[in-house]
Amino acid sequence: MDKSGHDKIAVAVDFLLFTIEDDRLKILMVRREQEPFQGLLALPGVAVAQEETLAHAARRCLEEETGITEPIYLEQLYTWGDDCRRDPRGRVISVSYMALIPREKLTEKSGKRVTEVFFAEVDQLLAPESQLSFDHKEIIAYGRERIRNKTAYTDIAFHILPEEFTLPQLQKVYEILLGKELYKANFRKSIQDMVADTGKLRKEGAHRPSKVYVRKSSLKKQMIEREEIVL
Amino acid sequence: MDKSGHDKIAVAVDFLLFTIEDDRLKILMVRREQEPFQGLLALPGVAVAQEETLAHAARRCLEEETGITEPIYLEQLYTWGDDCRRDPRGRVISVSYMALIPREKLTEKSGKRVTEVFFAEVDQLLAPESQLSFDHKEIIAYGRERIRNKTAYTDIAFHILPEEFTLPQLQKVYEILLGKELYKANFRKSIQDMVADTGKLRKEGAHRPSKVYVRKSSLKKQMIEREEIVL
DNA sequence: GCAAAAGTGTTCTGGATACACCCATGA
DNA sequence: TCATGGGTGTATCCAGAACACTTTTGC
Repeated sequence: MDKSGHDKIAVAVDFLLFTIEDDRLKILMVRREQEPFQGLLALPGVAVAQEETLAHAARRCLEEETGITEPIYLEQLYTWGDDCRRDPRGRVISVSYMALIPREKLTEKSGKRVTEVFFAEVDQLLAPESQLSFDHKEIIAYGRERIRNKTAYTDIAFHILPEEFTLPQLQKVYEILLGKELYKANFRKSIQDMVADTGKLRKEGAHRPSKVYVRKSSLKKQMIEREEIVL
Repeated sequence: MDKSGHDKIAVAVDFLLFTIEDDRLKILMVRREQEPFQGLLALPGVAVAQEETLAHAARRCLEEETGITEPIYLEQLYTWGDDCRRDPRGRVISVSYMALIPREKLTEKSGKRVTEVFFAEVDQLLAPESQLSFDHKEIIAYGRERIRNKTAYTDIAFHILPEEFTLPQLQKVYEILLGKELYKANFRKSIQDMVADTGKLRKEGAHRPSKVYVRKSSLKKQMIEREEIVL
């Protein structure tokens, strides 16, 4: 203990960056280059610096790994510190943050990092036979659960799509996030207040073209969880 | 930074112990004896020790302040660390935990603590003119919001009542937690699957006695938030 | 014309809301 | 017998589920 009466503990931020690719829910992972868990997959993370807010640490982690600097939807998930042995090097508690981005936002990696970083399929990571570092499997499962819950109440699904999208696209996103199929007519009624027709059309194959929509900004759905848009 | 590559930061747990007394939502508060914020009200809290889980620190805080040792419903709320200046003595991040207990559980304070600790009315604490320590006002507001949300989805309201209760009592609890009045007939329908009639009656005044109920254990409502029952 | 997927209107239904009423007690 | 609060049934309304159908394209 120091004079302030506190033990000092290492604080880390783990980042869950979700996206959809090939109609699958994916999450950004890194391959660990050092012990412990060398060679295994892990969530990207950084140590929180002395003079840095938690959200800023999360933001910095995102930039280091992906080069993304623009504003992004960011939400604190949970703080994990129950297993004092999670990091053999010493006591670490980790605050997990979650974000959703459209796959296109991450093209060429302009991150400073040399480490291997890529999107991995969430279902595969959560399979019983997969082995991840630390308690990251549990954290990912918790993040996916949060997404499922919030997709039903809020508009988080839109964060995973580009500005313009079609309703079949939007429905697919909802289905992937919720993990179940939806009825087209009912789905459209449920989201009709959240979208605005742009008048454009988009041709996709040997069938009727779909209308192109944008998200209406006038949503007042109240969030259950605290959330932050880091600018 | 030490050799593990982490800055060390002081980690604290703040405890939000809610109860209902005199038909008001109250929360356990302490009066600070030292700077900063000497003399002002604050949430009870402890520093997290090196070899201690977060939930254990919360549990220890509860015991030190109230003497309560039995299992209790405990839920992690949020981790606050955005304002690096919240504690002038240095960087502190605080993990907040929330619990609900029946007022009767806390009779004579058998806690080790000499400090003044008591239940304060939440509405008063949140009033614009009230001044609290650190960012505790925001934390309390967040905790109350969480209670409001979870009361609608889950069975947390029951944690605030003793084993046996009447339906008018239960309804009052819901009304206080939700912050609005409910229609008797509809309320009863909404909770009928969660309670079981004991056959007992309870006389309360110059009117028909009310039936005494207990909570049915067979609830399978899924929780949205992570929660823990600490044993 | 036909397959394929986009797009839309109508019915059904279960849960929440609103309303109306009866019951048991003390004074 | 009356005031008070406990207790219960029925009608109404609305959102979501289910169903049925039309439209537009490429081949």
